[in-house]
Amino acid sequence: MASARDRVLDAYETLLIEQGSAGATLDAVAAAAEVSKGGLLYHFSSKDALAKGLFERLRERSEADAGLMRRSPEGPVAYYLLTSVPGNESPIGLTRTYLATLRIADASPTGAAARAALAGVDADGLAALVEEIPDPVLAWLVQLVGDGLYLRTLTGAPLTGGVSVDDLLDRLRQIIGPARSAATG
Amino acid sequence: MASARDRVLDAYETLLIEQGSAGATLDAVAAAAEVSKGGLLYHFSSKDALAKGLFERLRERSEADAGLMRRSPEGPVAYYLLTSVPGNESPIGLTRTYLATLRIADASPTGAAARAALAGVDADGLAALVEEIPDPVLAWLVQLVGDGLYLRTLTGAPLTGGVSVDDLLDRLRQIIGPARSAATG
DNA sequence: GTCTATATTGCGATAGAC
DNA sequence: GTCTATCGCAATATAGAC
Repeated sequence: MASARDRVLDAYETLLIEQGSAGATLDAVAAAAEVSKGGLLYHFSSKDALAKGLFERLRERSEADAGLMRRSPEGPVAYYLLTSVPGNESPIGLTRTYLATLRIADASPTGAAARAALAGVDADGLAALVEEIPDPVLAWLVQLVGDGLYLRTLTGAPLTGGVSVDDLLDRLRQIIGPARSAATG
Repeated sequence: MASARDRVLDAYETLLIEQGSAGATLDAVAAAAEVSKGGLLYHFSSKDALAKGLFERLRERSEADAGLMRRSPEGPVAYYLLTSVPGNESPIGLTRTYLATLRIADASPTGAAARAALAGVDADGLAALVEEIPDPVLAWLVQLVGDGLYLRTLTGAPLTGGVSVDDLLDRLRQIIGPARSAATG
């Protein structure tokens, strides 16, 4: 069994994703992690400390995921887009941690820390994409497409009307291909 | 001054966007709308009814915004992308209503209604984009780029490293241009 | 149509046993 | 390191005056 600390963060993520900030109470997190509220508060001394634990995990996973992108046999672009598709998450759980953090990215001081951590994920991802697509406009375009797919994990909107993610990936490859050669050679 | 009902929905949106579902309490909404809690509960008999009022407004604004897209002199694509940029919102407030609804799109029954309303916005937007870009893959790609920009309104991540939205729009026009002619003949 | 007052529940956090 | 018990406060919602 995972450490109590990790189980607490897992439960916190799940509740944030499934029920939003209103549902992620200390009671609910403790119950889902199968520890008592006192046990939870031993590891994270306040709700704010719990949120900061989530941001730290997000930074760690972002760094690790950027490494996976770079070492991925299909390349950073395909890795980024495929792991952005609802249901096709990053193997180390970055997607879940990202979506959970999004839920508490509000205008409060803690929310500002959340947004800073999310901005770090964006920067890590773009840096890895730029290694495959030197053209900064195209790299950003690819990232935005992936982020649009991310958003659909939240809205649950169907992947639209007869067009598959593979079609999308093929088209993006056509767009990137010539531009890449132009930029690199 | 706007009607009490509209002021309540405006306040609810603002609180959801700025403080998330935990901050959008009936007390806080009533205070921000400058009505008493009793006055609020006259117009919306419960918190759930308030949420449903938001979803109804989202559907209305989505329909109206799709009309603006179609009549926009610069075309649906430019309209969609420009109003997706953080700070450059839809003139009828669709962006705000969309982001507020996103905050309560959780796994609850109410959240399911939220996601259904959001999926409707996606469908309306795509339908308007397809009128300018008949190729469904390209139309979806443009929408996803816009959605990625939307997401940045939530994360507050900087519009990245030296690349402007105008650069992005120009590049998208290059990509769409030939494909559009090819598709339309 | 809008208000005050209040019942009731659930929250975050503390104290202290084991 | 994990638990139970409890305090103080804020939440939703109701009742009823104006």
